[in-house]
Amino acid sequence: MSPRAGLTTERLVRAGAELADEVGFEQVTVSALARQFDVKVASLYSHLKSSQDLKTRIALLSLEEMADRLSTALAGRAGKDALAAYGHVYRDYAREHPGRYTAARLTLDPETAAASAGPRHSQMARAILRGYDLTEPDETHAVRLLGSVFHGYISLETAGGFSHSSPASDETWVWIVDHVDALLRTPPTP
Amino acid sequence: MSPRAGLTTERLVRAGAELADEVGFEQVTVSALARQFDVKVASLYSHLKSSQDLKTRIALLSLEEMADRLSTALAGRAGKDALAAYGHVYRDYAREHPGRYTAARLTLDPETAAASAGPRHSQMARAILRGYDLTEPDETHAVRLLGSVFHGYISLETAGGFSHSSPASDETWVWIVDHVDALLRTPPTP
DNA sequence: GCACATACCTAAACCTATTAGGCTAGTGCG
DNA sequence: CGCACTAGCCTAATAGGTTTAGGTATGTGC
Repeated sequence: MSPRAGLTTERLVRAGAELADEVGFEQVTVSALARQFDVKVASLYSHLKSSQDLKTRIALLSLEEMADRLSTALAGRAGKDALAAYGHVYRDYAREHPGRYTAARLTLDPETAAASAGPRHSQMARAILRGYDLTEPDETHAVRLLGSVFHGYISLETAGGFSHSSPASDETWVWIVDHVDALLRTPPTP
Repeated sequence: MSPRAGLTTERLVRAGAELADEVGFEQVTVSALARQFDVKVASLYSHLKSSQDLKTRIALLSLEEMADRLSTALAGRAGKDALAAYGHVYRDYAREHPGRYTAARLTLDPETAAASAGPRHSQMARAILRGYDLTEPDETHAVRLLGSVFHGYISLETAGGFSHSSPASDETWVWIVDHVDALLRTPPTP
């Protein structure tokens, strides 16, 4: 029984992220985390400001991880290839880490959001769109479209919305990427 | 002090929905509801099975309300006009009733989902798409696309994702409806 | 005007969150 | 080496939320 369990904010947040993936982000609780480390709940409050703080940190971690994957996946790709890779990163991440993915959709206060990896996400979306011939404000509209379709699709798919009907979800995904690619090549609004 | 407060499941669910819109769906709690009716918490358990039950019922109510609005809005419309109306109903409902809209996105167990107004939503999406020349499986893909874009957009917008940059969110909305309409007119995949 | 079902209550057990203050094990300095 | 100090974890306590069991009283219907 070592009286020092070696808690750090870092380790707590990582454990919280894993817990989120296992039992769902909603079930991530300071108490559950304390149980995992075999430590009393109050002990976590030296490392975390609050339950909300824990959740926010998990969100930030997830955003970082996704941004890192995005930047790897996008290296050397352009056009439709890049578009597909971009969407694939999100979908894959959500499958592998459903709890983290949910966490990443937390609404952060403006300062926190600005300091997060969120802006990197949009930057990368913009980078992809540079492969299409869009001029402002179309490019911004398109960034928002990508966010909407991909996040919307993944959240419906995760909720099981497409699981009990044919065609398979994978086919719809490909269909959507194809058509969004085509959409981005249509001439700007008249 | 009438010893009978006149509680019914119906009234509790409606009050819960209003509470959700005021303070957020996450904050809807059996206790808060009891407070509103000036009644002890345990009293609600004759009318509600559990906290989860309350939330599910709010979700079902919201799905019904949206489906009703959809069917009104779609009457007499077709093509792009119908498409725009369809999206508008969701966006408007989410603005007016943010708590209910969030509730509606709860994942329901399969039987509950099947008995909900959810299927009416998809039926109406299909009805709109009949105005475009799609053949299966494209129509199903398109139903899923509509769900993804609209729900995705609304959830990003609600989270404040578009509020601090130009162009205004409204413009993007119009742009997206335009382009999705165009997308649905492009010839099927080869 | 009585019997009964119903609607609401009290009481209690159990969870989570959060704060205040205590004990002790390592750290660093003389 | 040993002392003082600062972390790091603990106990204790408060405040809410959920849920169940069992009581009391109210209004309905015979």
